[in-house]
Amino acid sequence: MDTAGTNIAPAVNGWFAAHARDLPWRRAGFSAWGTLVSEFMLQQTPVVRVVPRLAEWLDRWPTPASLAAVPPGEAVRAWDRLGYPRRALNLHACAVQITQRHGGIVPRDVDELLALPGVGPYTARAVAVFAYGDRHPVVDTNVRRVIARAVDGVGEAGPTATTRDLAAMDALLPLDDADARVFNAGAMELGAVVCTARSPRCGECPVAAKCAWRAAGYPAYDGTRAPRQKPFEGSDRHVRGLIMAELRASDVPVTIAQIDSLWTDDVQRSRSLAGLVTDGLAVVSDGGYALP
DNA sequence: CACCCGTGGAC
DNA sequence: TGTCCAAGGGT
Repeated sequence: MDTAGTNIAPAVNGWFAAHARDLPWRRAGFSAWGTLVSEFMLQQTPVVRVVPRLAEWLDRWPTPASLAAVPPGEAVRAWDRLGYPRRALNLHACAVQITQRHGGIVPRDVDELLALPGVGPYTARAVAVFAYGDRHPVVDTNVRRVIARAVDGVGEAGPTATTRDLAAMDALLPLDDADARVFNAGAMELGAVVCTARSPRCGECPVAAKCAWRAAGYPAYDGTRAPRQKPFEGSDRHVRGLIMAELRASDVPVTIAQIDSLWTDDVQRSRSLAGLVTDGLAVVSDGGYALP
């Protein structure tokens, strides 16, 4: 009999073949550019909010060159309320680099992908695997949780440790490229819809019989946790969000008076606005502020 | 490694 | 009702 948590790929892949959600980026013929765009949008934004925005985006900018041809502010505006607008800026910068340095083709090599702005360990491998079919471990928050539970026998994954996380997934990865690709997608899907952070649906889990956490009786997690998220209300992120919403909504430069009306605390408002300028999300224009 | 970066929905 | 969570990445 197998050790708990080992060789879970066949069960995961079998389950995925029967239960995978019908998502746009899983359509046959979905482009590498579409994959890159979708992965950017999925960085900390739920699938249900990404799907409609992704369709609009790819309809408007079906290639890197088409996005590279417009000002970055257009990308930020189209990003709308997906959150973390610097992702839109980075995606536009990706489009420029891909157009100028890669002949308009999204790179396939992981190191070349990692060199693109806003592309980290997850996104680089997700593109190489899902768009090009190469064999790499793809580790996101879902995969980390599945491995923590099924393999390590603990309820939560704890803080990210990229090198260790990649090695852990690599150890589970089937040797065949196509099987590895399915397993990457399947482990992610399993974490997203069955092995969820709260109230996991173990009765529907294809790995339940091999799950080390289940076998141990679901012990409460006592390890180190990821740092708590600070309250959003009244935070700089809140103020930045208010300012960005104002910039997105306006076709002309937003006046200082308009920005001043958004938040009463002068120090925090000024700090937030300066941060947006530093980040390239806002530029001075005709004495006011506008998208870049 | 700790902290920062938006936004909205679920419990 | 406040906390947690979401296909992360940059500094």
